[in-house]
Amino acid sequence: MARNPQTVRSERTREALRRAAMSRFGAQGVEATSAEQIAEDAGVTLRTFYRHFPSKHDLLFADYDSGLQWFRGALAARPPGEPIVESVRAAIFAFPYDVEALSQVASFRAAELDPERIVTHMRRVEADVFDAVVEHLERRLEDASTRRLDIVVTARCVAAALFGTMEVWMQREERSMSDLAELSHATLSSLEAGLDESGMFRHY
Amino acid sequence: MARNPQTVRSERTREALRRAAMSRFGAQGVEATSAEQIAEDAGVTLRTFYRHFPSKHDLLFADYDSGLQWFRGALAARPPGEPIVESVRAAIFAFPYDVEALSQVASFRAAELDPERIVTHMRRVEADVFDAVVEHLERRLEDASTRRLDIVVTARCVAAALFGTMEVWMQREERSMSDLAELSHATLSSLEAGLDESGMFRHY
DNA sequence: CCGGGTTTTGTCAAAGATGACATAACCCGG
DNA sequence: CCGGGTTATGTCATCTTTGACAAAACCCGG
Repeated sequence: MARNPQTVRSERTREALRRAAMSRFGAQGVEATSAEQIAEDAGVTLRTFYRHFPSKHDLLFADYDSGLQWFRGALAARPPGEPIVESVRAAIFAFPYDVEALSQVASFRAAELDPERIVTHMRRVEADVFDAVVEHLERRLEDASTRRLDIVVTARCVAAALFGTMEVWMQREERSMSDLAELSHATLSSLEAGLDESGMFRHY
Repeated sequence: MARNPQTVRSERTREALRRAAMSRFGAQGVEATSAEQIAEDAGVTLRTFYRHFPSKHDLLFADYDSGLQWFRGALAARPPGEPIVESVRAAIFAFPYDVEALSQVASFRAAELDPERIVTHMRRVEADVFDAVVEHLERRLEDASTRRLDIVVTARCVAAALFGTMEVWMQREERSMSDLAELSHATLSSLEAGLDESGMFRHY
């Protein structure tokens, strides 16, 4: 009845697929690479490819997901009783952005992916972020069950502030990390003031 | 150089496809109906089907899109100078919810669609909503270009409040429209108070 | 080392979705 | 009513995804 050993073998083929994909993507481009080629390079069947990745394009978003894990961890590490906006701010600012910036998949995304695919995924990430915040608040608050609405709306507003800021920053000509940090800081401060005064969301 | 006459013919096949699809969906279920069957019933090729609908499942979300159009119109009809939250509240509360509730596609969605598909689409709708609010604010405000960040974050928070409320409401056992209205009203009021005091978003 | 239960892959078949190019249907001024 | 430009479809070929079921690889107690 052994559960979820995630037998090394699986992780190996997974990695093989990743490597094969990146190699092909770099050599001939994403769209010009077929899922079958990737599978063959990795020495497995096409069907196995789809067992490891829901779609060919998902190979280009794995880093977002790991970033999300990171965020959850950073949030959980914040001291109890800290205002939620402050926790989020701290978690976000400690994030190792450089990793993302240097990521090879990032360039593939920007270069070839249909923009719609990217924004769709961004929306999913944003949803995951506010889900993480919701979980965090539910874990921290005593009366969480009776304040579900407050919690959900607050979490969504936090994510809205972060991703809205990012959206605006992305549309700029010049995009420096320090600018993004500054904008985020300002937006979060405004949000904090708003939450304090809204009545509904006080006392976090 | 006639542009986009949307020649009646196109609208006819589109309608034929819609009818054929609904008929099949009702008779044998959504997943058990192939795109080819729909196309044949409508007397067109499979390829033509995909020219009218990006995917088979998109047939089940057309009503959301029309609701969005309605929202845009309702927003645009609000008097100039009205605070944004008030405009949104009025637009939302004037919405003819019954139409949606009685929609045939709504039952198909609930009955057969993979939940993930639904939430993904919900996210898109939410994004469209705050895009609508952004456009509205940009049209109404004099200094819109210099306040892009305020506008985007505000719009996202508005959408966050509405959809967050809906999320919580959906998870309830008993779901009455009057409850939803009451919750939405309360949430929007809190948001309004928050926006007023946030400093960044004052004076809308 | 064996045998059974679990996990991972392979096989087969079919549906979903798209790009490229050819045709047919339509629309309009002349 | 004609001819050319535009729009909507049809054809063909290929790729992407997924369900169902079989075979192989692995893991563990005995």
